[in-house]
Amino acid sequence: MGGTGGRRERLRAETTAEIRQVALKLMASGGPDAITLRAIAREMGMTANAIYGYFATRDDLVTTLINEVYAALADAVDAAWADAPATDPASRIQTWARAFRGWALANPEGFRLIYGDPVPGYQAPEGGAAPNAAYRVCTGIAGLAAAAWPYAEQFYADSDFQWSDFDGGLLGKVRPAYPDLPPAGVALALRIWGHLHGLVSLEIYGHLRTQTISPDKLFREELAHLVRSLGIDSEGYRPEPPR
Amino acid sequence: MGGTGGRRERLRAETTAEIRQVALKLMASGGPDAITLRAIAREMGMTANAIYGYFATRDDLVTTLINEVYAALADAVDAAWADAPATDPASRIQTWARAFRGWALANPEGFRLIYGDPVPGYQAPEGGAAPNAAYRVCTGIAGLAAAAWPYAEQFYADSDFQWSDFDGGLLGKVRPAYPDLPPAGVALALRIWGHLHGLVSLEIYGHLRTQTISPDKLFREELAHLVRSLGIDSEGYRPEPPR
DNA sequence: TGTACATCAGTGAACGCGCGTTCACTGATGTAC
DNA sequence: TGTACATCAGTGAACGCGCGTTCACTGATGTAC
Repeated sequence: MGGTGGRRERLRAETTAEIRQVALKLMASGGPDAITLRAIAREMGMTANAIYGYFATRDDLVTTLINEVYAALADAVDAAWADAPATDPASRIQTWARAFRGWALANPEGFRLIYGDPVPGYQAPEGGAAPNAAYRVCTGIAGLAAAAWPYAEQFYADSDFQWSDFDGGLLGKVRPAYPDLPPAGVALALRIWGHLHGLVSLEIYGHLRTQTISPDKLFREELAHLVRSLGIDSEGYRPEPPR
Repeated sequence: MGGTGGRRERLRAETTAEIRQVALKLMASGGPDAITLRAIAREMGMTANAIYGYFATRDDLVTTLINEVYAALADAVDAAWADAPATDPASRIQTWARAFRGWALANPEGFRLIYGDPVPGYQAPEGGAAPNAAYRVCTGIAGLAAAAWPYAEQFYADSDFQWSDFDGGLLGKVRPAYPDLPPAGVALALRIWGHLHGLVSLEIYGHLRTQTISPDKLFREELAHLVRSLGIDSEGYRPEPPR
């Protein structure tokens, strides 16, 4: 630690940040395929091999990017979760879902990076590229299901889900956070996720664009019907669950 | 037309078919990225440039493949449509949806080719790569919505969809086939599509695998709830729509 | 039936491209005495 | 304050790779008389 107070380390951190930032910009304009060491270096005015001073390999860089992007998504939906009143499950679901779609529309290439085809030749590290952010998003969705569960439970009388159906995945993580959510509630969480993911990914990949000019209206309608099908009034929510 | 009865043309057709077949095999084992002229030629024991005798360019070949794969999907769901009794909308929806998922699971790379990121550098022709098959699948989904509409209509009282929301897309194609389906019914069709696409694409891209070991059960549950939310009994259907 | 010509599928070599990665190096920045 | 040394970010050239595409060609297959 010299008199300049770790100047080298600061420069190093700045360059690392710039590499990540340039990579994200390239991805935003050219898709995940555009993330190449050479393109990043070209954009930064340096040589490609200089990047090896900051990332051991291209896949390392991509893993870092996925983490960063996924964390941004998690931040966005977590903020929406906090924004909606805890006592109003319909509002929670709709706010969260709109934040999810909003983030995806604002970061379509990020959405592709997380949920679509990986970058050609990319090999994710074991445990997944972004286990932390994935856990946060999963927990968020489980929270939506937990909020809706008191209302929706009545429709799940003949559901035959067991905890064993979720072995190894969400199970161990979600049970402590939402102890009152039964297996059928976890299934509900996955169903909600499917509804959101379906419309959003159709829209991101351009399949909705050829069908309707009002994807926003369609999404709002979907949410209204989703909430209704969970036994929650879409207008005013019911302050007390039935029975 | 010589004495051998167009032998050259037959050979030509056979080689063309073999190229397509080998390309599909490569895609099935290595993903859409694996479709390269050189890889196909290698597999066939010929040189890469020989393929130019059959396809003007790589994108031409990819377009042909997308058409073929999409047509196979359309065949699968059309067959399911014909298999279910026309008088039972719940069965129609569930049979169709299971065929959709079944085809996707049997042809995951095909699903990616149609609905996911395009092959790197691929430029689709204007009008889309497979307008015909896309139209058939769209019509199928519209048919599901039309079958459910008499039951579901009651939930769409305050829906504000207009025909103008669907300008340029499904609109012109679907109206003649299902004259009784209003704009809100088309919105329902897109919502149904979203439900199916969401769970199936999560599964195909491996995001469901880390959550549940019973995606099949989850999909069946989703269908049961979908059908219920449309006002159709999931056990026995109602032979007459309400009111 | 036999010969001269046209067709055309496929070859082999080459082009230019961008990629990830390695290697020996230079030269500025920081550190120790 | 000045000098000798260590650190280390970045360079420049090169590697081998696979890709789409072009070009002049060969040689077998079919056709016309």
